[in-house]
Amino acid sequence: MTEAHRRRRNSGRTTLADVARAAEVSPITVSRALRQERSVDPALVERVRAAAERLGYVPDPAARALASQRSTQVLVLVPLLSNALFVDLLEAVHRVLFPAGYQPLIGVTHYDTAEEELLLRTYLPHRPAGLLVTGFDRSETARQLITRSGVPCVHLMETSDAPGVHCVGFSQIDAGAAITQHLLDRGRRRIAFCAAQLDPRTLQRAEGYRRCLRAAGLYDPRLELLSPERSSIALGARLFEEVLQRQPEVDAIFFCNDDIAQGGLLAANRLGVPVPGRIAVAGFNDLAGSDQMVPPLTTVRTPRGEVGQAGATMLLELMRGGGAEGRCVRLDYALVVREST
Amino acid sequence: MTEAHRRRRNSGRTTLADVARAAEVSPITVSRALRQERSVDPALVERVRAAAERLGYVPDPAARALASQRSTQVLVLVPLLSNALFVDLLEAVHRVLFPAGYQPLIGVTHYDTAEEELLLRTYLPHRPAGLLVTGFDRSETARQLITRSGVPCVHLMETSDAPGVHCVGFSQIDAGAAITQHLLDRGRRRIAFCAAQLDPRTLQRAEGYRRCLRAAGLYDPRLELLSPERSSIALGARLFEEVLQRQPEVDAIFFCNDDIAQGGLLAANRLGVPVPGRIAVAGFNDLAGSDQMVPPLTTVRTPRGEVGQAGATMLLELMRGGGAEGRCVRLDYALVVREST
DNA sequence: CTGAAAGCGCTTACAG
DNA sequence: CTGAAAGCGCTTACAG
Repeated sequence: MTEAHRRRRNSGRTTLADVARAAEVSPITVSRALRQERSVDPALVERVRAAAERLGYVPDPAARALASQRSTQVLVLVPLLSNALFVDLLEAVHRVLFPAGYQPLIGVTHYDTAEEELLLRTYLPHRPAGLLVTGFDRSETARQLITRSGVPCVHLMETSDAPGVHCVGFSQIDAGAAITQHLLDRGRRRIAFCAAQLDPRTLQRAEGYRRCLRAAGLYDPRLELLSPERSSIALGARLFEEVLQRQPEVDAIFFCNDDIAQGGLLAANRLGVPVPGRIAVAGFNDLAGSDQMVPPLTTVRTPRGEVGQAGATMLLELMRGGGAEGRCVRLDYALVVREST
Repeated sequence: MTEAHRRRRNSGRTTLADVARAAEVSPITVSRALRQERSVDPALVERVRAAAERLGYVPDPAARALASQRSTQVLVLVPLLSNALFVDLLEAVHRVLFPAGYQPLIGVTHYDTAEEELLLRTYLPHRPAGLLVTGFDRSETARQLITRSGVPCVHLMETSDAPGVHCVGFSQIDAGAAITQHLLDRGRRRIAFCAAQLDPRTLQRAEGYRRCLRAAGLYDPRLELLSPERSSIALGARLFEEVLQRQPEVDAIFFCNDDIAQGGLLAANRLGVPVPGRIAVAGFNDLAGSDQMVPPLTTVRTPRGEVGQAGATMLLELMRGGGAEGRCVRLDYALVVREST
């Protein structure tokens, strides 16, 4: 007895065994009852629940993860937290996953494939129950880490036809083409494209811009201003000035994101350039504040909340063992026409 | 033998035992060597490391957490991700914690004490190695959950003199008074205060505003416009119009946060109200875009990055068993005077 | 400095 | 439907 006591570590925590003793059943029955495994007598379930409640029992996630080889955390990888787009996405994901008993674990890649790889290396050993990643652009190693881990994975924000792939997104190309077409419809002919960051989705929007202008016979590569710098309001202001200086005959600008578009609009205010009189300005994503600009910014409302919600819901299904075939959901975006075009 | 095999679960993972076999030492020696516990022969450490490397061994965090009663995750609770302030804070925290072997686990409370409580209830059983929380305003239950968990905790963004408390922040009251004083120094006499959210830190800034104006004999409660709504550019625009309408003789506005200040500035642009000619506008936090407004916004640069860095560093020390006495670090803010005042 | 034993708190795999 | 045994992969607590 003394021996036994001396060996004991005892964390002080109320355990499954405590509940079992209180409910007068075996530990495994408590385990099953609490996990809602049917095949437990309803009466026993009730007894177990009451005992657990009374003792304030909370399962130990570490023990659970070790025994079952799976935690209840879901790794969510996004490029940036400073882009409101991804904050909206994360909020939606949380609203679906958390009440379902899963905890989102946010990882920020900073648009850096090496960082993404490091995050995967760090978190995959934690045996997350699921994985939510942004887009398809990653290192081959990262791809393999994901595949070999066997963790269910849903890709967000882009779509793909590749077999076995799960994704929820929308066509960045079509959306980019749509806003460009809107500018054409407004009678604009010298339409510039200003972009920052140059991540895959930005480049897809560029592709939409090009296709649309080529179809109209109005594509001119000199009207593209692509900066690898991080997107920001300040950068938008600089790009606006640069375009006007280099291409004085430009009559519209499609900014790849609302933050640089807002910067462009503010630069126009500062320089006294009439918008849309002298030049039309359009953005992308419909971020906070775009409706308050002077003039209010025309943009594309992207369904990031819906992407997060549908993506998390799809993952939920996968984690529960369903839909192994691969499936891609394509959502709709919407043109938001305001006074800047 | 058959018996033994039938019982085996075998996750396929390379384990400590595998490394021990390869290095021809006992598992416990591998454990100690890999955790850099000194008291292991350097030669053995080398052998173990080589074997671990060769086998691609990665420790299982769940097993580790179960055995040691402590994970390597650090729970970080912030009110909102849509306020750039907290994104900067989180980035700084990550930069300190991650390389030190800890993984930040972000929880968003939405300024809701009940949500914070739920997050603590959910994550504390995971036995985080440390806890980083925003401010001191929380439910008594939340406070007890934290204390009873025994998890080291550092409070961010505010300061306190309470004994045993660890915190890193700055004086919101002083900062609020400083920007108000700046407006007085500019010759303004009818200075309004516009606020949203009304969280504790916002109210502390209000307190600074009041103290400063009372000292000057210029305090007038009718010049305070406090909205419980979430802070946003659109709300700022509305507050701006409302103040001008209700108090036509106002000659300056101190907005409690840059986003509503930006909204106020945009409203001034739209309405053709000269800033600072007719009215001066000041913000708080120096968020992205404030320097691009027309005119550029005068504001207070708050040291959130430094708060995150110093807070995480302090927590690191606590997690390693140091500094149990309680300690508060007070950081500096800086007035950023631009053309709006 | 090194190791054999026990334990952390669950779930899986077998049996009945 | 229920349970006794074993195991998940580590670290703690003792010994030497």
